[in-house]
Amino acid sequence: MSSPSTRARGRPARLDRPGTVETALRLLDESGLDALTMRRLADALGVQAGALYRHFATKQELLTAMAERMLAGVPAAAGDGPGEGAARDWSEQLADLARDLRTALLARRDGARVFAGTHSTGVNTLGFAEAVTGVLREAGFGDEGAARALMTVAGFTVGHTLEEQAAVQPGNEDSADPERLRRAVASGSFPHLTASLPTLTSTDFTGHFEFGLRLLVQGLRAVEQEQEQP
Amino acid sequence: MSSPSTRARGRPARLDRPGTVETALRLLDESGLDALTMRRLADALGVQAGALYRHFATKQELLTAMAERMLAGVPAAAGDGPGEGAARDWSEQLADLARDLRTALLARRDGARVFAGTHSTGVNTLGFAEAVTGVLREAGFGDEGAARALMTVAGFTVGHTLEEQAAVQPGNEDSADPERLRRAVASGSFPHLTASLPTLTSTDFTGHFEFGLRLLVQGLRAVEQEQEQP
DNA sequence: ACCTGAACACCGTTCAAGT
DNA sequence: ACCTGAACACCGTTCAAGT
Repeated sequence: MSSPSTRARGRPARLDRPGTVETALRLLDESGLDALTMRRLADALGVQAGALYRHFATKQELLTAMAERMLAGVPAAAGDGPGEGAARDWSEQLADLARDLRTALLARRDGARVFAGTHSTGVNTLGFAEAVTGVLREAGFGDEGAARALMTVAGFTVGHTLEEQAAVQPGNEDSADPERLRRAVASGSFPHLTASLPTLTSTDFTGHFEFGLRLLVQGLRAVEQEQEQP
Repeated sequence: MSSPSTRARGRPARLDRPGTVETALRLLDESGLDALTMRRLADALGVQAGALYRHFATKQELLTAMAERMLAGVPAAAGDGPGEGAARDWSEQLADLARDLRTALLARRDGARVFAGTHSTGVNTLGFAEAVTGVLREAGFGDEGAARALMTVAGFTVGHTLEEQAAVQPGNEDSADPERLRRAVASGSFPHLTASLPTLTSTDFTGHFEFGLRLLVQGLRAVEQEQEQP
């Protein structure tokens, strides 16, 4: 019973999952998602590309682990309780959770694209979902309403951040390009779009996000009574 | 002045943009986005891959043209007026526009993924945006509120349909996989998620979509007075 | 047990040359 | 003017062989 640890006697492994994910996230920040290839990651780790497949079955599995890692600390920040004052309103807690998710995705280059392309079932991701449904169920929403509200809020937040990062990054093959939009709107007959164009091309993404968030929270307030459990 | 048309005397071109986009959309339906390569598309058109670059500068430009084509008819369907009865409420018109967008994206395999990865400024896409902002501005919303509501509704609809198509397609490398989610939730301590799990793993996507849409519409109704122009 | 070396079956894109 | 042929510089993934 000399506790032979999880690694048998022999050369220590040069690769492990946490270290590989950390290096992958660093490469993501440096060069973006399109430049994150298994070969380049292997290079950065001083290893051959094939060696990565001993730790991740596919590139998709690596991306899922990266998405999960990006959410570290998000659920904890929201569960920090009411502090010294009174317990916060459910709508403020919900809005803060959405803000924390957006912040976590914005913290890494192409963070929303990585997250949107995966479906992590790790503790960070499930912890976030647990926190959101918890706030809503404890506020009186039913199981179904809480689940659907989670999906709506998460979908909105990821969708918004996807657009935000696409617009902000200058070299992202896509590029929202406000100039092209302006020319296209001017070249056709779109009176309503013309009037709203300054807002549509504005870079006040926090303002846009808060507007959508308020819509969702106010919408939830409006259906609160129907959702309440007697 | 014998109107020499846009094509000079010579062999007729074998490729043109509309035909190429149509074939690309057929391939998309048959094999999905991951299998839609420039080489396979060229094969289907009986041409070498390099020939495609005389009509589309990049694959991204082709995908943008495909996204634009997918929205054909969507703005027209919404602008069909009140018919014989009274004019419909702005909220019903807005909800119908969002439903039409979802339907158009669902009509093609990976439609939401194609649409989310592009930023078309063609008449179909701008026509849809014009219809949404038009409904809102004529209902009394300001230019800024109408623009932000458009972004929120479009972002929600695309985000929802992205998840819906990822869950529905069985061979899509990603796969939402309800079984894996069930196991992960059961293996940790997530009481609220456990309660909401039946809804989270349900395939009533229309129900989920209508819930989110109602939230947004009710939210807009709640902020209607602040947004109204005096 | 873990990694190397090398291959397999592809990609998007470019460009001289043909017609 | 439009397309072919062929190349360039890559991909993700697999797997026998080494240590």
